[in-house]
Amino acid sequence: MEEIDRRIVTLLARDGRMSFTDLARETGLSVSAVHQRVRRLEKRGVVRGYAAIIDHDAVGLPLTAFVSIKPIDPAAPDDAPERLAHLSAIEACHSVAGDESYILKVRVASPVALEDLLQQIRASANVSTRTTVVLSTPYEHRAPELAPSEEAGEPETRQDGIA
Amino acid sequence: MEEIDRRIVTLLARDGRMSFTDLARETGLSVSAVHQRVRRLEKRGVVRGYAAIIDHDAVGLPLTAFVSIKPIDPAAPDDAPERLAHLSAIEACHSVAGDESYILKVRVASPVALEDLLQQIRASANVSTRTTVVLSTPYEHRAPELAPSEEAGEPETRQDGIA
DNA sequence: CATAACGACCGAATTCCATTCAGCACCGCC
DNA sequence: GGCGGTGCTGAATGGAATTCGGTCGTTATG
Repeated sequence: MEEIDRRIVTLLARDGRMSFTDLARETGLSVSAVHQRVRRLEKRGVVRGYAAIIDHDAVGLPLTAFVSIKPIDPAAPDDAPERLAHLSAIEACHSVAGDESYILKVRVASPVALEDLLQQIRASANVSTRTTVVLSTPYEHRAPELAPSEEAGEPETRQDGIA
Repeated sequence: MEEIDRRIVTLLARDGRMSFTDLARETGLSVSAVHQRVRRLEKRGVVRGYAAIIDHDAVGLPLTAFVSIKPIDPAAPDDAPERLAHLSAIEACHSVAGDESYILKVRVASPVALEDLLQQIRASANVSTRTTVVLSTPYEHRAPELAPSEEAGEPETRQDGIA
């Protein structure tokens, strides 16, 4: 992926509704060329979709928390993500290195709802939980800055010293 | 906020590029009515924006981590979010309850880049860090299910009995 | 009760944008 | 040089976004 595609991705990450006309202006390409590139980025899965960013306070889910989970029976098969997928209060599930096995990001309406959710998590996945409540969120969903790289996942620095 | 608005928000959270025509069909309203509602939701800040969801592996940022930070000098003014805002590798910053004061979500290109970022974080905010590396992400960015409620942050159950 | 004011809706008109298509230029390859 | 592939442009078309005028129902007010 090269420069222009990276630029397109950055712009769309910042404004997912930017028109092809504007993207064309920003990239210096024609409308049909950017259109083609965006479609390709979508097809390749570089752009996985588009979403509205919503204010969770405003929609009745003012309480955010991170829930770290650890299997109670370490020998049992680890299928926690699937077991928890039906809980729509769980916004994200990350498998992590460290003492615990997953970190979940959850959004609920109230402390009581959180308590209830934790019970469901424990029951559904047979895990113990450790919860960190979010007090406020200074920022979130910031778009990354895509620095020069070539294909997928390149080192951004490369020390070579001599040529 | 009532039923139809909640429905609109849910739909847009799932597909930020859904057309007004489709939203109209889904909600049973006319195109101009949904248009009006969406504009109002945007103006009120319920919908804070739109973003493309990108595959970080594909854009050269395959390494995600959670960095918990704790001030080295507890007496110093706590302005870590502003001090860290310039680091574009930081996607989100949450103030949290518990032992540590903030949890950052970061995306970098490589372990070396993570090491470098951690140093910048410590230097910029005068904090100690504890890092949890993400191994994989079963899911992320799931749209919440907006259950009945009226204004912002209502109890999710209400018993009334008679009409 | 009349009526004014407001809010939400609809349908039509207009403008703008997404999408497609036919060409053209630039490779790399045989 | 001919050929196929890739990426671009500009024009054409269809569909969507946005605006506007008008209707209806509700509420406040005299």
